[in-house]
Amino acid sequence: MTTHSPKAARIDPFSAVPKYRQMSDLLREKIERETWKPHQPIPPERELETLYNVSRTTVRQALDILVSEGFLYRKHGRGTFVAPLKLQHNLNHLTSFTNDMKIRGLSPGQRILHLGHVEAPGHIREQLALSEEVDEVLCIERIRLANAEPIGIHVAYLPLPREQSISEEELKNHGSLYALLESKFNLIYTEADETLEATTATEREAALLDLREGSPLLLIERTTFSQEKRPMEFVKMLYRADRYKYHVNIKR
Amino acid sequence: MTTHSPKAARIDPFSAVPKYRQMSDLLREKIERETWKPHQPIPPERELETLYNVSRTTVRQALDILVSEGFLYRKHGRGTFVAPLKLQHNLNHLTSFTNDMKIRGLSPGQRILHLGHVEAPGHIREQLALSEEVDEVLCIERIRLANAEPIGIHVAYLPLPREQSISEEELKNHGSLYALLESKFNLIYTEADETLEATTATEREAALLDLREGSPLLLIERTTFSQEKRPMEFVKMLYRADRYKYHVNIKR
DNA sequence: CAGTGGTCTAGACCACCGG
DNA sequence: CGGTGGTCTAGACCACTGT
Repeated sequence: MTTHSPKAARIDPFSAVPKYRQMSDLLREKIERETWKPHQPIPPERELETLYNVSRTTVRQALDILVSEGFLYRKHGRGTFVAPLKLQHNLNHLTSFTNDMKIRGLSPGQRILHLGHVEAPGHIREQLALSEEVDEVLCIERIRLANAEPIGIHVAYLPLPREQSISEEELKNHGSLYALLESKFNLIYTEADETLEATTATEREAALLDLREGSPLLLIERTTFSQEKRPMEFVKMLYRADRYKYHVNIKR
Repeated sequence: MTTHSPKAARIDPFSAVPKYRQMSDLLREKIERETWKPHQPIPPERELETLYNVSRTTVRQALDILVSEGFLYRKHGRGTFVAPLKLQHNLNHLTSFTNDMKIRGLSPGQRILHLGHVEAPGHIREQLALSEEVDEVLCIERIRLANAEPIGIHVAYLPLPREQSISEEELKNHGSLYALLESKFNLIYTEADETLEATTATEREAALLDLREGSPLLLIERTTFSQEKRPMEFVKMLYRADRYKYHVNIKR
């Protein structure tokens, strides 16, 4: 026997992982294992303070995370309660196609149709906020595959000069364009604006996606932003309606 | 002359509005008026502490808000910087159709096709997490109008018993269903899961939306959650692709 | 009223970055 | 190295809820 604290005193004060993160992980586990049941109040903050041997600030930091993730909800003057578990949790982060497919349990793939610099069309210049001098952008057109079957067409435009380009080899080896941009140029995405609409397949699109002309397609246009909130990519994505649905969680 | 502090000391310590909220509002204004220019570093936290006469905790609380809203970005060891302004800011909250249309500068309207209790189909029972005993739900089918022209069809299912129902009159007078639910039942929405896909119009849908059969439609299925994270509504929304686009901002 | 979450203070030390 | 944001403490008082 070392200690005999009532239940939990498992926070390592010397760990590189911050205490509030350790604590939110521990509490999330209790919720996911249903040690704490839905709509049940969790111990008050001042009790968690002594249970985990941290300050109230740290307790609140940990709880804030779980509230924003939807695991807990608070009622002022009443307490903090366990939110009922949802089946599909947290399919809500910006991610690459490669990762998106893995989450869905599908095997991602691609066929590169085009890779090279092109003159930027007007509306793309706008989305990428290009300055006057720049007139060429890198364009990458790919068929996207899920379990080796075509699921969509991606056309991406990147504001990279000719000197800083990407080869087909590099793209094939990385799979995810975002992973390549991070390792090669230290370009890290943090956010994106997306516009979604329904459309129907043109003859060419139908041929590429193995569909009949006029079949429904989901069109997504995404502008991706780097850490400094600068546009780093504009992509036009066309998905087969029968093979791709888009999920999003929105808060008030 | 009353005081002669360098610039800003305009936080009212007696206000009912918390200091961190007052402070984030003041700073947001500086960014929107471009008093602080994009990518420029803002004063360090310890300086803001004395400038606004608050503690560092409060400074950080204010900055956290602006970071999450996308007005600022931080670089560890470097500083906190102004994010470039985006034209289309914050169209990202869960809201009613009525409010959605207003934001888009259109005049919302509706034609009620059906309002009454029905036996709940299986997949809707699931989405609403109905218990065994409940077998009827309130169903509301409406044509949605923008500037008096049909833009979509909404079919909503609400887990309300027959005794707690809604009349056509009430719905017409409130316009927004959510506003009515809040005022009548104290049901407040906080979150929703949405699934989007492309489809084509059936004969009936085409007739209702004044389209040709086979025209592209954006199909959105939404499950709305109350404060306690209980499902309070399931809606199937079908929008004319030529009149409705969906915008979303996602973070990593 | 007692108990809960919400706000706030004045400090401290750590981790990271650039010169 | 000095300056920045990141984490953390031990308090305090306020606002809201139920009994």
